[in-house]
Amino acid sequence: MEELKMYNSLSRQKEIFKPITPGYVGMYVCGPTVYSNVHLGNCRTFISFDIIYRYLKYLGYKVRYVRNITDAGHLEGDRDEGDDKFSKKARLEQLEPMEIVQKYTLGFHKVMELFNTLPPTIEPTATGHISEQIEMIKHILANGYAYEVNGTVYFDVEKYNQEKPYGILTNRKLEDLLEGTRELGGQDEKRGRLDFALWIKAKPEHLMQWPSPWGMGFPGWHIECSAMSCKYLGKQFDIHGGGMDLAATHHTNEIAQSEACYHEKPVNYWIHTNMLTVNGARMSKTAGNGFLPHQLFTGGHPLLDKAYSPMTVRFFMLQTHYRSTLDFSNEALQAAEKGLKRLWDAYEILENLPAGNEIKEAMDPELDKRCIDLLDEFDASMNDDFNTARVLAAMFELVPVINSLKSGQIALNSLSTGTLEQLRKKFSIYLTDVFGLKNDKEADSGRLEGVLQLLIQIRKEARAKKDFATSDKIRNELQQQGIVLKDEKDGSVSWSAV
RNA sequence: GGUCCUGUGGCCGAGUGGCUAGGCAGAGCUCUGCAAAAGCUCCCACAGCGGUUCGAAUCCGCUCGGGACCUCCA
Repeated sequence: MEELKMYNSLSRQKEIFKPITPGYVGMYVCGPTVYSNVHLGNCRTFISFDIIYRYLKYLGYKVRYVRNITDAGHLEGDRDEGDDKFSKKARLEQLEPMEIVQKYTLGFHKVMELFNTLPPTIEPTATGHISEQIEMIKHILANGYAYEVNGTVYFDVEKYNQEKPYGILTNRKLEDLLEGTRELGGQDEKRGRLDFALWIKAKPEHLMQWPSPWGMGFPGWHIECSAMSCKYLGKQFDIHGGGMDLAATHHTNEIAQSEACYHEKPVNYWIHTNMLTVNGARMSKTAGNGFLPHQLFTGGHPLLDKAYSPMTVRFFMLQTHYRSTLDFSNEALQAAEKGLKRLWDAYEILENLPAGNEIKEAMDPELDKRCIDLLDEFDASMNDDFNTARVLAAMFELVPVINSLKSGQIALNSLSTGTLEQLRKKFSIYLTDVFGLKNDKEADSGRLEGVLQLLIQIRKEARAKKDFATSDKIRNELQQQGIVLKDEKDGSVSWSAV
């Protein structure tokens, strides 16, 4: 099989993936800040990495997947009088900071579950790793890349840059970065304009603060990921991911901290997912154009005509490559909903296909080969930087074949039994295991199935008597309930939920 | 201002220099008690202008448009 290639932000090109330890992958993904609800843009990133995680597992790798929960306070702005995000919100809502954290962590997990993402293997919290962060800061100080001013510790970017290129991840020179930075009035604590805080001195009113060698305070934003990734994945690990918006600042600083601490390149492959946009503009907390997952599932958003299921949204995201922006619109979602249904229908046909006789030789070798080629494209496309859109295109090309297999337009023995089996298996594995899609219909079946079979039977009897008034009534009323009946060619009746 | 990305048919979106992306919508036909599905066929796009090449949506240049990052944000 071809090798897996992934786009590395560090080199700005696709590279063949070689794990540090054969057979094992260490992957760290920057998780959510739990002081408010996650919006759909956040979800896109986590869904993208869920696919990557699933695919790595599909390839047989044993993956340690670490995704953090940021629950420690950060400065609001670039000023040290800025409030701790968590305590600020806590005061507004009269809650303890950890109550906020708990509330939104649970909400986040619920949403991730609805989207059917697999939980990471380790989900560490920043507040649970304060001592690790302090240790790391001590190390960086000892190595001479940081300095303390009045209880706050800053990272010395210019000093670091003398030895290692600071802007390596986003291909920027320090001079250019300095030029782009605005003048910070009243901020004379920092020696360099690009210097960032590793540890921040807390004011007495800060609710979240911890003792440290520099007095009471809390960690800077970037240090948690460096400390936790090192703890669970080592000083050097395979993949670090996150949204593209994190590359320039957060990830750049992570690299600098880790290098300054351990003198080792922390990450081999940096993977960045692109943004979700609304009317061409990035969805973000501050822009106020964020969709909450909940609004989507209920249709409760001014820009939406109707509700869309989590799986429709997941599928919608799969149709676009993870490094392209994805624009959110009603029409696109509707198209996704229909497309996904077409895929599920094909999936069901495959699952219910009769076994048939053992056929070694395909009666239609040309078609047989085409099917094999399309199936091979699944892995080939995924190996080419996780191109889910191209896998789906290949799947859709197989759908007419599958449908024809059912209707008899293509005889079962046109394909060899081996091909048929591979078709069934691969279609199913990709849909459910790799892409993580769940059949909504299967979820609410059970009792409903029994009731429907009764109605279908009554309708069948009516039709046999040419009592179309009754048969149409059953079908029409069911449709009102969102259930569509189909009279198949062989006289059977199937149903699907809209 | 700096660093980049991007501009594909009605809509969404893949795309390796030559070979069909795909989905949705639309049109026609077939099937069907009627539907719905499904099958078949059609709709042959690549911002503009130049250049490289036997050949470019794909490479290069310019022009115009859109966006991101440089400040908390997946």
